Amino acid sequence: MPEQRDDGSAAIASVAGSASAEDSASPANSTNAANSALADFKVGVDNVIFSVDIDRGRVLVLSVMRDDEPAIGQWCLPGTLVRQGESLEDAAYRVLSEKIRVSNLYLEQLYTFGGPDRDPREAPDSYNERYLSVSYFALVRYDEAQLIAEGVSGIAWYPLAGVPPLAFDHDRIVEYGYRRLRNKLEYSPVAFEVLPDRFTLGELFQLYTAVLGDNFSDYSNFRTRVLRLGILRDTGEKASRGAGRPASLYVFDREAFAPLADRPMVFI
Amino acid sequence: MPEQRDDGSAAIASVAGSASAEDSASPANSTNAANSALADFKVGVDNVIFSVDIDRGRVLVLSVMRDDEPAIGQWCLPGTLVRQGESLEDAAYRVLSEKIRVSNLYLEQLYTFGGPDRDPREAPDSYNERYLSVSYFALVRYDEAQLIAEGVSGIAWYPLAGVPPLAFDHDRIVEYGYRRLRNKLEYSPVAFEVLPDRFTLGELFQLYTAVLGDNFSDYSNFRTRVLRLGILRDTGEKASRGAGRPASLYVFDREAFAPLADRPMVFI
DNA sequence: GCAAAAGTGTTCCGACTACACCCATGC
DNA sequence: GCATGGGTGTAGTCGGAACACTTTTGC
Repeated sequence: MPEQRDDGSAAIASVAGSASAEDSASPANSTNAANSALADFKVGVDNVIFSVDIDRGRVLVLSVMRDDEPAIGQWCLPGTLVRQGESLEDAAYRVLSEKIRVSNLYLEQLYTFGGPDRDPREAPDSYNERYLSVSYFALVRYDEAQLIAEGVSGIAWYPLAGVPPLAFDHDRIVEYGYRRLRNKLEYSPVAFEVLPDRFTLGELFQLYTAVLGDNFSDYSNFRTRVLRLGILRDTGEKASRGAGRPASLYVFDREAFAPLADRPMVFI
Repeated sequence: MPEQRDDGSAAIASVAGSASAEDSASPANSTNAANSALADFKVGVDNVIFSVDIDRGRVLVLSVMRDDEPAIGQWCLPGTLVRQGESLEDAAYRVLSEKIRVSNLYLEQLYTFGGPDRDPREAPDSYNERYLSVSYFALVRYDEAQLIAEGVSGIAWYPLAGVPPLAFDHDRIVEYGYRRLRNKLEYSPVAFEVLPDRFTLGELFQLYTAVLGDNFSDYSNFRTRVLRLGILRDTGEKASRGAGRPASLYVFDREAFAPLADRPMVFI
């Protein structure tokens, strides 16, 4: 991550080398005698799914209600355990498609939380199995996203500021995902994944404002900056919403963006 | 990441929602009937360990020779499998301390590779167990790092351009890690983790040049920019290396940097 | 006409670029 | 002295910040 900027979670530490090279390389051989000490894992995938309600200027997070132990009745992020033969990303897409119907989305891996004790079932007196969570970050179009109500509608969009306390370590995942969302907006064209194909510069600006805060830039300066990038094409069509001058509808020009894909495009 | 920027690995896709909510929340209940389909994992930790040889202007990657099946005799990144009760980060530190003695290092999680078929032992006729790799990114001081020669010295620093083909998917990990390294340099003070406590601006510049390429900036402009940040303190001491005027020794001022920790500091 | 939203232009200023130039040391 | 590397300064330029101003719509 690139990034740009940062993508969190770092550590500075001291290591006093104590050589003991019994299970050196990666991954260790499964016929190794030290195997008895190895942890067995189930691997879960948890998705932070964001969308942006442009009109109300809010970032939304998809939460679901747990209907099973542990943490039954608590809100959490949609997740699942990885099945045999299934890649992590496949699992992430599967969870998504169980909760929501969208035609376009942006998905990328976020972080892996794997310490012991993050799941109550890891208690020593319980099954001797660890649960590891690979979190994914997703961005969907708010107006296109149809939630799939399951059971007694235990699924909802929460505005970022009002997300209830979530089970497990899912609060951290949301926080981490939001940081990634802000960074992504600043140096990548993710915004165009959550806007309609044809959009006004006002909508683009409101999207940025909703995510980055409404003092990140002046509208007219934002305008000139983003147009100077040359990655938007004016369709000539106009969109009128109530009073005010009708706005031009733009489309994101993927070809024009390609050469810039490496690193520039610093908004804000 | 920018991590500024970016930190790779993204995907755009379409999902046609097909509701099947049998194992909804995260992680699924272990008493669930669908459990038979869940994959069992061993979790490995693989470290890309970088250091910078300032004098020769090269970025180095630590590689080890595998001395066990599979892929015996091939170079790869130092890694290990996670043990019972051990956190991912603990495992990463353990591998490091088995290979190298350092007094300071920077370590952060990089990416999790978890598709099926990334390890030959995952063949269906083999143990029905998946191997997942959580990669970590580390930066150590080249001059302080003492390699712990194990067996017939199957451990070596390779200049980034000359790393031999590595086993598993470790080439990808190196590539991904190098991207992270470049991003980190641009917007975070990692550089000071791999420099001696007292260093000259010339050394700092050479470090940046080694990683980012020698046309990233003019020396004198780099100088003024980095000094303007106000995060370096001139100790008054001088360092002389052969001919030329002796250079001032600086120290990184952590307190002065703290308020900037959020995001500025864009070098390059 | 007036309010509301889109779109244009202008001025100021800080930061980055590309140099030229001075300083201190080893030989 | 001269080569080598450290350190300072300056002119040009580009881009962002702030804000005034014009244009086009609905009512």
